[in-house]
Amino acid sequence: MEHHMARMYTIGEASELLGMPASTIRFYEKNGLIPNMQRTGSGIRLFDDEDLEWMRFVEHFKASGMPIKEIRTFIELYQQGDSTIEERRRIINNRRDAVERQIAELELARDFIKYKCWFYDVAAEAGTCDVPREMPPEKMPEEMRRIKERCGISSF
Amino acid sequence: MEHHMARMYTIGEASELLGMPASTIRFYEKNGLIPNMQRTGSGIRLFDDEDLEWMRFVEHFKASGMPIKEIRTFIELYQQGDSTIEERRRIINNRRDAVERQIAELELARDFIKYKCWFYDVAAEAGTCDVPREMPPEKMPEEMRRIKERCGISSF
DNA sequence: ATACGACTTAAACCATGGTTTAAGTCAAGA
DNA sequence: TCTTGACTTAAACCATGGTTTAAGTCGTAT
Repeated sequence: MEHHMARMYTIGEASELLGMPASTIRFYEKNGLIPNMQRTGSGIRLFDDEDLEWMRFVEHFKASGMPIKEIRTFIELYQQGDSTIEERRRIINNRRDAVERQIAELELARDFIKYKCWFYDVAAEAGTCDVPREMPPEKMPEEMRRIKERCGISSF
Repeated sequence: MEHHMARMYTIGEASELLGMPASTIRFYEKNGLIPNMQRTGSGIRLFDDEDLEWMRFVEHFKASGMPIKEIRTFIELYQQGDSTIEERRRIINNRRDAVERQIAELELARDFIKYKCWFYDVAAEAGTCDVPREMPPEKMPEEMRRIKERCGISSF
């Protein structure tokens, strides 16, 4: 059975593996997003596989729109152990709600944009915006009628 | 038949009607998001209903994550008339793709967060994170197993 | 007449999330 | 030994999207 030596990585290697500039990694560490970072005697950061896993984990939080301060708070609570479970749970539940609001808002915006896509497809075909602009609802595709109604799209 | 006088609004009234600080409205105008703004002789902005409609329209673009510069570009093209239809169509199609990527990314993040919600529900119940952390996949809810697999969630 | 509140401007300020720069240290190879 | 490249730091810089401030102008009500 092969024994994987616990390799350590410099910031350049970590940057490569994570697909993220080294400056960003330094910025994250400075802001408390990478706890317990090891260093060589001369001060060079050493990342192990666990650090890389940790950073991928942080990336998930970032993808959810969580601000850096809140991620740091969460990490600090995590380091304090099981006594902070309830507080971490609140943070995560709030984040879930925030993400769901964001998604709902983006879905509305997507519909608006889809209407505009249709509008410009028709306009490009006709050579003028007057054609889609003045099209009576009953000649529009069902979906566009629905969106126009819901988003209160005016004549622009 | 009642004849609606074409009322004009001050920035304070527009702010109230749009639910947006007056400073933001000034900022938008300065950045070319509100074309052809009327003024009184003494320089006070006058908004008509069409301006308000226009601003609601701009809000839809903003909700889609479109940067202010790109909205301004779009508006400038709009003002040039039908000769810019193709260019506007490209902008809108790019925006649709961008919004769809954003939604997909957020949906992934939402799944990660949902997993964490479940994790902390179990941890809170048990009083320790060890319970969800060491739970074998076959004891997890089907959805959580799937998410953990897909998001490559480690032991944190 | 004058005080008040709402408006005007340019410019400074702020928060977020990084990126870039300048100056220096270190280890390894020629 | 000397050069080279990768690393270090603090601090400055940048972009985005506004908000706040300071100083001043209007129109109206008392």
